[in-house]
Amino acid sequence: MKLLLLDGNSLVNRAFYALPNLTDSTGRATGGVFGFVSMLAKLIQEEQPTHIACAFDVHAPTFRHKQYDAYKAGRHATPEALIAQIPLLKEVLDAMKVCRVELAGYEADDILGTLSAQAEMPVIVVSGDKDVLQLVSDNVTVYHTKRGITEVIAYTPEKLKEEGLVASQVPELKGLMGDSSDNIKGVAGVGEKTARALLESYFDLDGIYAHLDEIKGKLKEKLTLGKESAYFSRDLATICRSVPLSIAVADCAFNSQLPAAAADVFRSLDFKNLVGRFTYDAETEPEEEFSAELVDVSTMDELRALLSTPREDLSLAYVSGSWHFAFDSAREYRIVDGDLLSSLTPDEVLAALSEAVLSGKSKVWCYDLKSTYYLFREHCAPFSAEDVMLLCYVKDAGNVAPSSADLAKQHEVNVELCAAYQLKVGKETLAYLAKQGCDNVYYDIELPLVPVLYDMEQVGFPVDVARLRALGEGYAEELSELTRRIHGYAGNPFNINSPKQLAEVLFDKLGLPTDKKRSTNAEKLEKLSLLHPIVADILRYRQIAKLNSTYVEGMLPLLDGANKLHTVFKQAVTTTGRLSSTEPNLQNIPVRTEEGRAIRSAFCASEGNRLVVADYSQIELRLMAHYSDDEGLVEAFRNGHDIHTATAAKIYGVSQLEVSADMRRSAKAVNFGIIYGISDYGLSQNIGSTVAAARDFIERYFALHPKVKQFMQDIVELAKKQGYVSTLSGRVRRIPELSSSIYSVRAFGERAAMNMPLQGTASDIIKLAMIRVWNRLREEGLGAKLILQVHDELVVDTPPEEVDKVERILAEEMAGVMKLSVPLEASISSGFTWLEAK
DNA sequence: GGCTTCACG
DNA sequence: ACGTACGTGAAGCCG
Repeated sequence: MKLLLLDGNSLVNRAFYALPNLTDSTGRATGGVFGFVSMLAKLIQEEQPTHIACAFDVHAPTFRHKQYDAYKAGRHATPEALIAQIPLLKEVLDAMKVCRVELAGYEADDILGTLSAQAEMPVIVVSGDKDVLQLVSDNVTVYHTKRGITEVIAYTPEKLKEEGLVASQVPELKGLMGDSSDNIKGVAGVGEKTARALLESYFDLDGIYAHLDEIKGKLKEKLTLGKESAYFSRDLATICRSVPLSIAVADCAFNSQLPAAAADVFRSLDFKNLVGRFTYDAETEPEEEFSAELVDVSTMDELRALLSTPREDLSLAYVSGSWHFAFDSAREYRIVDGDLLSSLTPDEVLAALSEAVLSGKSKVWCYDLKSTYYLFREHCAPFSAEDVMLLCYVKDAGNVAPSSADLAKQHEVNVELCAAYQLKVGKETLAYLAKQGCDNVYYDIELPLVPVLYDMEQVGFPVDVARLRALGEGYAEELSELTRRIHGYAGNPFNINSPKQLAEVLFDKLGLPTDKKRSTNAEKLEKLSLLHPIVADILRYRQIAKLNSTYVEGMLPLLDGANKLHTVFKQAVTTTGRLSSTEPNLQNIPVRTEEGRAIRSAFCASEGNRLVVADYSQIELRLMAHYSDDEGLVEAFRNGHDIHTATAAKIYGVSQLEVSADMRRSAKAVNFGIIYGISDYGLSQNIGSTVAAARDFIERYFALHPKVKQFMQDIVELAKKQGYVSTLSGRVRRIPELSSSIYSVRAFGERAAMNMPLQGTASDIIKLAMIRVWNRLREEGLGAKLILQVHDELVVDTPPEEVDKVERILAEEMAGVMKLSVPLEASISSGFTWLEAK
């Protein structure tokens, strides 16, 4: 027999601060509950209690002394994300059939004190609060949670003795030293050291005040003055051990076989790992594991027979050299590659599979359809299929596995069953999206984009290799000269590419000023450039080294036989809906500096062609105008004004003609800030002003654009209410950070909430435009090929005679994608190289 | 593999 | 008093 007593409020509080960012898939904060239940799982396993009770505070100030209000006021406000977890925890405890005890007017401590006094069996009290140490006795051990929550220190009378106390002295100690976190005053001027010394000599308050004449000087004065407070504080810290409870220890009996419903509650909170740490009533399954029959296919006849039978669904996956397929989630077929017993050759398998896929008899399911096109490359052209990766991405952009094998691993499903599993997940997710009303993002945007991206990747971006090599040779020469000079200044050779070695040279050897972080980034180096000639050379070295390593040396090995680069567009990576580009990244080719732009002269149209480049002008600010309906912003766009100049004119109260370059630059920074979810600090960093000046600037902007301010407040409020934000086409991004108790994390969530509708809608728009442009180019039988997207820009490799037509198509389709309250405009240009066409 | 730096929208 | 602009990928260093 053993009784486990838990202080619900104290423990959930500890757990919450140990895991402040944990949420379930709906964005609900769950760290407090998770920490609590993991700790409980450990205790149940290690201590095997026969009885458990968990006590909660129910404050009722009228029951207490009138100073209670003051006492309560001194506590820190409890974060909402924590408060919301208390009812959640109670739900979990009920599901586990753990006895909950609460009584108005009494704290959890008092309830634990009463039950531990009544118990006629060994008792363990668990709390994060040191007050309960007064309950320690031969029968009662107190577990005090250490950092985190699952680790505890066990206090027995002996352990307490080591700390120089007996249990009854715990409230006496508090009476003397007070407790600022509980707003208990104690005796003014008496701290822990003095208090312990006094208790050592006189045992308790009565003893101290009976021998006050033995105490001299200042301390005697303090004790005399603080006598009333000392006794009051002691009483406040003394746990009541005779609460009139309606239940007895016997009512707290605990069955370690949990009801099966508890597992469902754990799953509903995404506590997957906790499910397996308990045992459940025999009649129900502990965990609904995914399982399916696995069948190896080893002859072509077998394979053909399977594939020729009419089926509704055909789920396909390729895992480490083997093809897997399934017609339903109960059975998985595997074609083992390189199996000596198998007579199958990869080409025959691909031919059979591609025939089945192209027949159109079954709905085909893939995970990453574009990659599947590559697997079939020579065997079949892009085909229609569902893409489970994209379904997952539309459901939750933050949580997408890179492959069906990873999808299976993530859910602790045998990788050999991934085709059957991806079919199950695909069907469920599609149903979920339909129910949520965002299946259009999948059907109208992401899925039709797949063949477009595949085609763009395959066509590739032509490169003038001679030009690129020539640039590289120039860089190499300049780098060796810069290296020679920099080493000369330093007095010895060192690795300039090593920030650590560079910091040693700059700050130790040459004694240049720096701060604790010793950062050597360009922004910091700029500030040092007047102090030593080495700095300018380092800045130049960095710039040229970057151009050379990333854009010359990095690109050359990726060129194909026709001197083209084939990027890979990642469609399920970003949280906002943007694409990303890898191997190589063609979305960050230099443009901002003169030197960098030179790289663009090596990115050219194919032989005889022109590059036609179209980019959306100020698409995100236009979306802000649309979302907020702010008159000033809407008017500026409708009248075709330069938005940064218009903003500057307003903020500075001058006409647009009087706006200087500096004024425009500041206004531009503010406009960017608006898109990013502005902060005074961020703006000050960007324009190099004080935080106060930036704040002033923002205030002036908001005074002129009150509806923009309103929109930003509204979107954050809505996001907090829903746990997510969405774009105009319904794409969703969950932002669990919004319910974080940590200011900086929450503030980040708020900025992300302000940015996502703008950046996300802009990416929806250009994706729709890509689909339309790509289709138009085909329908009109043009030789022009879409080859690149850079977030708000499209690049088309175009035969010279088609340039006019392609320009018209781009302008029409890009502007016509969506009807907003302001026009969507794309500016178009063309040239032989990407540099000329900008 | 994490960190720093720097290229883009 | 907090510690920040939003979204990415690649190269290089270092433990």
